[in-house]
Amino acid sequence: MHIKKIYKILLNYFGEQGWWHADSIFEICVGIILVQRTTWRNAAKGIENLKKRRLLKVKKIAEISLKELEDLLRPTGFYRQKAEYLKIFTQYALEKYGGDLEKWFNKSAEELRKELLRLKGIGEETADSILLYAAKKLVFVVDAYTKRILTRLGIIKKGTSCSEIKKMIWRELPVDLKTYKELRALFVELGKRFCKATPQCDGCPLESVCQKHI
DNA sequence: GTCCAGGGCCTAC
DNA sequence: GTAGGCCATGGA
Repeated sequence: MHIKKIYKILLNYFGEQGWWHADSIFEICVGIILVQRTTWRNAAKGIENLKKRRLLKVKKIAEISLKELEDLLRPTGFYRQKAEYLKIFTQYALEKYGGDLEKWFNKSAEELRKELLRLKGIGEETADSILLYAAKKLVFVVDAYTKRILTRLGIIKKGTSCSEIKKMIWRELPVDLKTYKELRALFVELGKRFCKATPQCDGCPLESVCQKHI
């Protein structure tokens, strides 16, 4: 079973996901950081809290007190870390690029990735997510769901590294931004509905091609 | 009450 | 380089 076929099945089943229709690049970055290890529903509460207070700007976040930011992010879980992460991200963007994310992201994917990974709170997945959804770089995002799904489908072995998976996707899928954004979103959707830690295969669109339940 | 969600950091081996 | 503990709210 090829990735291309799986993509078609998922797109047909779930429809287009259209993730990250946000008001700004910065909002996308904030969303990506806030959704770490939680649901979008909870992350969105944090975004809403910031919007209500008109704080969804690089400079604003960089300058408000940590305590205030923590309180606004409480519904997102792990709010102390996330507040610190947003502080670090915004202060870096402000000092080095005057808060202009367009300017910051206008460099090669490799350079930007290295730069993002140096910031506390931005690991591999968050960096790749920012690269794809905010900086519009052609990078596939490998998350826990992607690994679990591909493992259960028998496409990768358990323990395959993120970079190996990315190379595999790169080989098998026609490379365009929209497809990468959609596929990642579709994997998450499939994961939430059917491919949880304990499989819930009843009605899964990939049930007929899934080989094992590891 | 229990389990887990669109990770990452830190520490110990 | 990787396995395990930790972070914390909210929904099922």
